[in-house]
Amino acid sequence: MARTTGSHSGITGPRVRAAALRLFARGGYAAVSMRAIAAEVGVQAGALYNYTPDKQSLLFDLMQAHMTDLLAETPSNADRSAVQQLQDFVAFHIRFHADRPDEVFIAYMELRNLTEENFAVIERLRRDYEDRLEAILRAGVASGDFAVADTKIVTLAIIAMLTGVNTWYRAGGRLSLDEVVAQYWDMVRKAVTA
Amino acid sequence: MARTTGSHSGITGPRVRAAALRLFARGGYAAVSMRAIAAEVGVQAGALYNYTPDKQSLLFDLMQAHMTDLLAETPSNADRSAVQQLQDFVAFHIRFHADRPDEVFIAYMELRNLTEENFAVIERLRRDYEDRLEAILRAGVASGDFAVADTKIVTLAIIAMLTGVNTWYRAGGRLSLDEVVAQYWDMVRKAVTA
DNA sequence: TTTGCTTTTGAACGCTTGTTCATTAAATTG
DNA sequence: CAATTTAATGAACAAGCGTTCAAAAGCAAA
Repeated sequence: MARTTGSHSGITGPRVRAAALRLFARGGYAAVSMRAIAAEVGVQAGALYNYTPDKQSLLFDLMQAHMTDLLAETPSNADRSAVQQLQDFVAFHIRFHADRPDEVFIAYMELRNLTEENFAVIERLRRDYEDRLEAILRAGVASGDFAVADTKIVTLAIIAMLTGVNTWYRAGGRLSLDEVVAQYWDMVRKAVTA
Repeated sequence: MARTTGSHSGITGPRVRAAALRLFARGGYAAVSMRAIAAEVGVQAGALYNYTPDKQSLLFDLMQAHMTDLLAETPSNADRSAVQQLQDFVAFHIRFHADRPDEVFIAYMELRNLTEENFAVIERLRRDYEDRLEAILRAGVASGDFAVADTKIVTLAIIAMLTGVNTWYRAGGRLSLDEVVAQYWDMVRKAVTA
């Protein structure tokens, strides 16, 4: 056998990325073999190299796409008050991450499996995202709405807290996403307001 | 050559665990070979098996020791008020974790590389730790000092926030550990008080 | 100094790894 | 229908994996 019936680049390509995403999230980059990814797609290992130059690129592309999406969808409405912008940010972060548990898991766990150059790219995107939140906090401090001693620390603390939702939240669980968002917003609001 | 001069079980054993800890934290369990650990110790791979039955036990023992230490050192002074107990907990968590970055990293990143049975043991210890914090929050709610809608969520949110310190804190950096503790306690206190 | 114990070596085991490539067959184009 | 392009196979590569074990050698006790 060689080429199989129904095979098509436009179909197999996305399936390769989806399989890699799923398996990397479950087993970890280093523990997942190219043959395991190929088996998930229903193809031999050699065929993967029609869609990625190597395993490292597969990981990097997944992470970069995730971070780019994150930044593209981050709300930024300068007309709203700092408090409102912070509320928007909290709601967005929780919802965006809850929708993409595998991508989030990989983005946080597989950083050390990136090459130096690839790591630098992802790290930069991550900092860009943090800067969005810090800008909101700075604005709130300037307007007197927020009372925080160090905006950088509070930025990191809030993001860590919000991202932590992904370790336990499951759709259809005890709490709806609306309730989760409401409770976290309550904590964040109280933690930063004067 | 066979046995080398100066070789001694009481010395090599701890060095094996230290090397495994260091390398697992830097490269990840799956990406670190037994030969790499042996090289770090300055020994051949076969010699490691005098100190661990297999690679999996090496990982599990490190994680179990860490979690056991964590639970043993967690402050629990029922005489103090809920607010004081929470403050003690926040300070303890940040300091304990800041002292052991490698152990913490492994405990959070390598859970999926544990066998099913080993995972269950570690998971139980982790829940025991969370329960310590939740008990404090419950006491504070009962006494009227705290106003939180869901103690479980707040427990997880606080722990995620505090553990996040390890992603950026470095001894000798811009902020002293005292300052870090003070700022996080400020956030936690405001987030939970009525 | 000899004896027995402990520790390490170094080779070997079977298996898996990421990646390449000539070959083959399906899909597409003219 | 024929020619060409695209996509997949399956075998092969060298390298590395965790683990075992007989042999060798330093160490401690007598």
